[in-house]
Amino acid sequence: MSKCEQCIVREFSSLKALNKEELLKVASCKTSYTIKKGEPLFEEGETINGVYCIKEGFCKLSKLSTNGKEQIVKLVKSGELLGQRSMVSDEPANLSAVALEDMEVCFIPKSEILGFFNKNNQFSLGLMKSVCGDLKESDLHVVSMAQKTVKNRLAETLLYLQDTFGKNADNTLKIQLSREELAGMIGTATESCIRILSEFNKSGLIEIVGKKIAIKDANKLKKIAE
Amino acid sequence: MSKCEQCIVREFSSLKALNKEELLKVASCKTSYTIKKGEPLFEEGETINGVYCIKEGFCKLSKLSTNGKEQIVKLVKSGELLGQRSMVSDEPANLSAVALEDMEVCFIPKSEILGFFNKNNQFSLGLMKSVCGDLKESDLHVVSMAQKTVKNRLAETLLYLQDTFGKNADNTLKIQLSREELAGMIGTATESCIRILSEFNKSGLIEIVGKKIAIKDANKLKKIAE
DNA sequence: CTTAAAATATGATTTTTGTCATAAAAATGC
DNA sequence: GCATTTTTATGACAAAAATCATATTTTAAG
Repeated sequence: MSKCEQCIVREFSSLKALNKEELLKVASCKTSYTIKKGEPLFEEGETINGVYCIKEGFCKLSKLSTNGKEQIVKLVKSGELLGQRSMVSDEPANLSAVALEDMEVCFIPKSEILGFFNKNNQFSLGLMKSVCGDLKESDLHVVSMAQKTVKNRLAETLLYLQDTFGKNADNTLKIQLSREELAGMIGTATESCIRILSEFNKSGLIEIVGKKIAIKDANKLKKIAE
Repeated sequence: MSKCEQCIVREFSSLKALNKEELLKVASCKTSYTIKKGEPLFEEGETINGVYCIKEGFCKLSKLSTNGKEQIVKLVKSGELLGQRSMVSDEPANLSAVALEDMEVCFIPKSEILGFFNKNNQFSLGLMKSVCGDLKESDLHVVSMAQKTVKNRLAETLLYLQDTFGKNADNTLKIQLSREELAGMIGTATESCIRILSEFNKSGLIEIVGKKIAIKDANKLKKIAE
C-alpha cells in the first residue's frame, strides 16, 4: 500500500482538496493495477462503482457507434480521474476506456468518494468543476464535429495532441496513435485520415517518420484548423 | 415577488432539494424577467453570475462556429436551469441562449446558489447529477455528429423534438423551429435539411403542413436514425 | 391591399468524403 | 529468417453533402 500524498493524481485532480487524514483513508482503501497497452480499464455498459486515478500512461475513452465504428470521445492522461460521471449519475459507463500505453492506475471505491463529497466542500466543488470543464470541452467538440471539415479537424487534433501530450526529442508527437485511432478521434474513415496526412506531409506542414508524426508548421496548421 | 414553492422549476431541477426556508431565501433574492421570442437571455462570452430558472417557454443554446454558421448545441425547456456550468467553472458563458418562444425566467444570483451548494448536500449532489447528465448527452452528441449521416441525424432530431417537446392536437410538433434552426441542430446546410425533409415528406415518414411538421411513421424514422 | 423582404423549396453543379480494390511496408509469430 | 498478418498508403469510383442559382411561398411593412 503506497502513499497517496506525493501522487501526481493528487496534484492535478480534485483530490488535491483532500487533507492528510482523508488521503490516508484513500490510501488504505484503494487498489492498484497495472494495465497493459490495448487492455480495457472498463467497457461501455459496465458498472464501475468508483473512480480510477491515472498514475501513469494514457488511455482513450471511446464509444462504438451504431455503424460499427469506434468514436474516440476523449483522451485521458496521468494525473486525471476517470469514471466520475458514471459514479455521480449512478449509471453504467457510457464509454469504454482502453490503455494506449502501459498504465498504472488506482481504484477508489464510490463510497469513499461520496463520503468526501458530502463532508469536504472544496472537494465537491473541485469535482464539480472538473465535470463542468469536461462538459464545456464536449460542447465545443460537438460544434467542431458538426461545422468543420475533416481537414480542419485533423489539423486541430494534431495540434491538440502536441499541446496536451508533448513531443519527443526528435519533435515527433509523444502520443502515438494508429491511423485508425486518429481517424476515430476526428470522426472519419481511416483512408481519408491517411490521405490528408500524406497531403499535410507533402505540403510540409508535418513530417511522417514511419508511424510517427512531427509537426513542422504549427501556424499553418492552426489556420487550417480555423 | 412570487413564491418559489409551487414553481415548475422547483419540481424538475436540482432546486427540488431545497427546503422551505431555503426557498424563501431564493424567492427574496430572485429577479423575474420576460424574454420575447428571438431575444437572448445571454450571449456567448458574457459573464452571467448566476443561474436562470425557466418557468415558461423554450430556448436554444448555440455557438457561432468559425465558419459563421450557428450550431445549436442543446434546447432547454421549462423546469430546467440554465448557466450552471458557467457559474461553477467561474467562466463567461460558452454558449448563447436565445428564446424560441416568449419566456418567463427567474434569475438567482451565484452567491445564493453557491451557499446552498456548500450547505445542502442533496442540492449539491443534484446539481452535480444534472451537469453529469448534460455531459453524457453531449458525449453522445459528439458520436452522433461524427458517425451519422445528415439523414440519420435529421430523423433522430425529429424524434427527439417530438419526445421532448410533445405534439399539438393535429399531431404537429409543438416546438417550431425554422428550417435554418433545424439545420443548425443537425449541423448541416439549410438546403440539405430542407431537401431531406421533402424526401421524408414524399415517402410518408412525415407530413409538412406549412412550416409545421408532423411525424407520420415514427418506427421507420427510428430505423433511419439507427 | 400591395410591395418588399424573408423563408422555403428545388435544380444543377462542385466539393468533400466514404468505399472498395490493391499494393507496399511494417510488425508478428514461428 | 521467412511467412503471415496487420497497418499504412494510394488510386478509382460512388455517395453524401455543400454551394450557387433561382423560383415559389410566406411573412412583414407601409
